[in-house]
Amino acid sequence: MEDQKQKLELVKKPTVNDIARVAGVSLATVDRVLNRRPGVRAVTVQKVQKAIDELGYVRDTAAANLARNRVYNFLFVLPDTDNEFVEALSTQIGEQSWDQFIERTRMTIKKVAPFDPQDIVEILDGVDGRDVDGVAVFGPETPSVRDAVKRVRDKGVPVVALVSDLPSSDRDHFVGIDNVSAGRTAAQLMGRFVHRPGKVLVLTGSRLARDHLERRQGFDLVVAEEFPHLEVVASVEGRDDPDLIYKMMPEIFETYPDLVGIYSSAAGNAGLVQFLSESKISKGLAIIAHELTPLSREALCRGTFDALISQDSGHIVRSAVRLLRATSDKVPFNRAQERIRIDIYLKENLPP
Amino acid sequence: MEDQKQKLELVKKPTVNDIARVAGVSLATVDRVLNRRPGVRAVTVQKVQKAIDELGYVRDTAAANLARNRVYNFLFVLPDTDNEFVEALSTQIGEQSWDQFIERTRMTIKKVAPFDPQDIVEILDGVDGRDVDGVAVFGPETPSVRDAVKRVRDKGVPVVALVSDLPSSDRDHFVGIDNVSAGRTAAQLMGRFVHRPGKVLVLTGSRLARDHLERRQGFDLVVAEEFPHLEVVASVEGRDDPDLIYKMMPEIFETYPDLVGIYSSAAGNAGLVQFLSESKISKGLAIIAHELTPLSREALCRGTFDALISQDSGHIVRSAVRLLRATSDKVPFNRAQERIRIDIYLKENLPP
DNA sequence: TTGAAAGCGCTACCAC
DNA sequence: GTGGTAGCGCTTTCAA
Repeated sequence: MEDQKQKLELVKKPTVNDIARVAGVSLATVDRVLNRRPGVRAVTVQKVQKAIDELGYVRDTAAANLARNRVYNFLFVLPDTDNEFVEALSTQIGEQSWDQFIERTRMTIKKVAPFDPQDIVEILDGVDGRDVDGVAVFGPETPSVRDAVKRVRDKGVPVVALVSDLPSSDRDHFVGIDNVSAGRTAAQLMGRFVHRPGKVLVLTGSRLARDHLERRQGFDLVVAEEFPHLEVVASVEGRDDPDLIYKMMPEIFETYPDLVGIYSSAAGNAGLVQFLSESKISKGLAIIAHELTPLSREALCRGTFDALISQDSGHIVRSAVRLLRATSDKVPFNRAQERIRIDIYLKENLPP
Repeated sequence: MEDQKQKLELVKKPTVNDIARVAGVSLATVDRVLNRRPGVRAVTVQKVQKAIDELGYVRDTAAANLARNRVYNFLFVLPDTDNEFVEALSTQIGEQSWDQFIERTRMTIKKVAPFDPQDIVEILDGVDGRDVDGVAVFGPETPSVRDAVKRVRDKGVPVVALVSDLPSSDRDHFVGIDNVSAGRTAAQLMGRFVHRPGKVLVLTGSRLARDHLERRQGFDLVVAEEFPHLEVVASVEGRDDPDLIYKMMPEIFETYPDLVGIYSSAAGNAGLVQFLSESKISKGLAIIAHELTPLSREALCRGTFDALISQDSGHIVRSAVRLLRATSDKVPFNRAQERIRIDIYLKENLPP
């Protein structure tokens, strides 16, 4: 930090030429040391390294990429569902592909059967380190997926986990929100929005999905801690399937006539919205769902949903790309910029 | 869009050499046309332009910047207050300066007397187009400021308005949130959080600050529309001054004994927090304030504040820089990425 | 009005 | 092991 400050005063940054001059070697040798290539005597490496440190050299990535004509090829592995959030991710990848193309990076999407670890494993094992420079995976944290991710990384290909973390796999980075906190946030809103005592339902997706589990966990914690007037009943697993959810709703309301709130912590909101718009049950029921999508936005504006917990899909994609590039180039990245926020949306603060 | 899609299939992007070859001219001429420099016959321009269009050429900014050894010098004009949000902006500028330095951009801060248009005008009029490539201004929208901004732009120097918009000045961009929506958001939260009927106070900063006015406006609108149990009383102007605010509070509570909520729409929260922690009045009082800072964060965690409306200072600085660079280079930018969100923070979704 | 050539910071290939 | 040199895409003298 001190060194950096100092450097800012400098008129010019040192270049490879400066290093060569100071170390008394050729450009080629400097380059070899810089890129940790073999074929340089230890003493020479020392000399060069000394010059690098003294000068406070920082590689000009743009120039390097230009010289080597570098192109980054990144693979996005996404579940093949018509879930609106996954679609938003795909759309973002599509929309950003031109901007990224200009910045020397190509993005490819591969869709895999949802909730099917085997399919992901196959894709992952098919990754060729020669034509893929990084992989972003959105999938369940099963032992087989975990091992497949490890295998990809062993090939030297960086991997980031998207939306749902895969910590046990040693992925290079996680790009998404802290889902326990997201659940806690939903609970706080629920507790504040609902005045009368009653039961609250958590609609979840799959037991395999780490993100869903974490949300439920955070939700329960805060309701228990802060809102004694609410009681969270057993989760209902909707498998992110609108039809299934739609069909399950009547029975749920029969079982819990005193329902005062629903936390839809996964996808498949279309089923919920449809049911609510048909039956007039929703009166006085607080509903908090996840992800800003055209459907949920509409529901929020109509007052069917009361709040949305969301994560910015555009930011997620940009962040995944930046992290993959930084990892691939072994350069540092800006933590604060890569942090995905837990967005809260009310109808008042929707983006235009 | 169609063209771009097509381009993505291509193996390589066309370069200046391709244009030169296709147009049958030299590199130098291509460059002259590309950069709209004089000294090229109209017919030649046509030829080159045709080749550019045909090939779908897009300039490689990195290579261009390398060749011309471009450095961007940006000036940030900020009010000289100890207001925590302004400090956050300064801190961000400091923290990002190394990253930006690496990317060929230097940031300078100039502090001006707060709420004093004349001081800003002087700084702005002192801007020399030869050593400043862009200006980011956080200031009041007065006629003199507006005219000074116009003068800067007339010199060919891009200007972005920071946090508080200066639409009448024709600034190139506004980097900040929609403050009417921010006020609406605060009102929605207030209405949902407060159950019993009563009065709500809006603590504002200055009548000159466009952002404060807009927030108040949005707040009033939503309370009137949706929450008949609340009554917004006349604004109190705290001039972003903690001491002043602290001193005013007792009288306010005397005047409105049935206060149920406070919307602190400007700065100076320290005074409010101090008063509340000393008197035990705050019980059952909903308080919504602006900007996530160490102080407000602490107040939120302790339960003194109930929610925060915020804008990400890191994002604001990065966005200002990107917009200034894009404007300066006359290249397009990504709207979605530059949109500053209206963040809502509860104690549950605070960043680590 | 136009073009040839050098050079930005870095990499890579081919000699020695 | 090491160095010379061409070249990435673009800009910028300097001559013609």
